Amino acid sequence: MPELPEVETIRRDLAPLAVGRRISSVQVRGTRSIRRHASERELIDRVTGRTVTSVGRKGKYLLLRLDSADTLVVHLGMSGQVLHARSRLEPRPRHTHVVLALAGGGELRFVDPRTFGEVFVAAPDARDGGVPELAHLGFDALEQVTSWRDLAAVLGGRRTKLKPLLMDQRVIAGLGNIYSDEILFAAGVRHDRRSDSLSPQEVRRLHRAMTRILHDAIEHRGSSLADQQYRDLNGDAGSFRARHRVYAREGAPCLRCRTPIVRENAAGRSTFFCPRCQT
DNA sequence: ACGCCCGCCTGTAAGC
DNA sequence: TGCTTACAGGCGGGCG
Repeated sequence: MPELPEVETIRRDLAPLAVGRRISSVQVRGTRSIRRHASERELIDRVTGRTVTSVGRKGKYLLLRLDSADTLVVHLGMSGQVLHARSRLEPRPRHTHVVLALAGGGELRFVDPRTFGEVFVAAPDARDGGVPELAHLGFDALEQVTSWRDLAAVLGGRRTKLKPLLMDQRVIAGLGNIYSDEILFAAGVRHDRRSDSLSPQEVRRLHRAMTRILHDAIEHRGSSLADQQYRDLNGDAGSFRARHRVYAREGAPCLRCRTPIVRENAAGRSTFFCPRCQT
C-alpha cells in the first residue's frame, strides 16, 4: 500500500514532468475524493489555469505547489494511484475521480477504487507557509529524522508499543504497516516493545534500519503487493516486494536464521516478525 | 495516555 | 461452479 517510498517514487517522477506546466482544465467525478471541499466548483476554480511550481511530499502526502501559493494535496489512502497519460485520448481506468489536463498535452489522473484517498487544495498557513490541514503530521521519516537522537527523543517521550508509535503519523510521518515491519526486523527489535524501553544501541539500530530500508525501497521504486494496487506514474509496479524479509512471509523461513516467520494481529492489523532475530 | 475497535470502501480469493 | 465471507489497511473518531 502506498507509504513513504511509493509516494516519493511518484514525487520524483512527477517533478520533472509537472513543474512549470500549467493545468489547463480540471475534471472531477463524484464528490467522495474531494470531500474536504463543499463543492467540485471550488477545487476546479482554484486549480484551473495555475502552474505547478514544485512537487513536494510530507509523510504519505503528495504536494503540488501552485503559482497561486495554494497547494494541491493528494493522498493515496489504500488504493490510490496518480497516473500520467501522454494523450488525453488514452482510455481512462475505472475509478478515475480527478483529472488534471496539462497545457501542451497529456493529463494526470487520480484513480482510487477504495476511495480512502483524497485530493484537496489548501491555502498556505499565514505564519509558516505550510499546509494547515497537514499540521498534525510529525517528523518526515526520511527528511526530518536525520539523527538517532531525534528518534531517541521521540521514543523516550512515549509509553506506547513500538509499532503503533512508528505508524502514528502525528509522531513520525510516512511509515505504514509494511515498512514498520521491515524496519523492526532490520533493527532486530520486536513490534510490542515499549518505546521507552530501548537502549541507546537499539535506538541507533532502529534509526539506521529506518533510513536504510526507506532508501532501498525508493531505489526499487516501492512495493507492489499481490493485489498490484500500487503503481507508479506510468502504471508500472515497484520491485521492493521481492526484498521484503518479513512482510507477508508467515511460516516461511527467516532469511537470517531459518526460524518460521510469525504473524500476529495487533490492533486489527497483521504484524510479521521473526521470533528469534527480534527481541 | 494508551489500546483497541469501528466505519469508510472495492477487489480478490479462500471457503462452503 | 457460484455464492458468501474474510481480508487487505490509512485515517479519524470514539470508547473503555
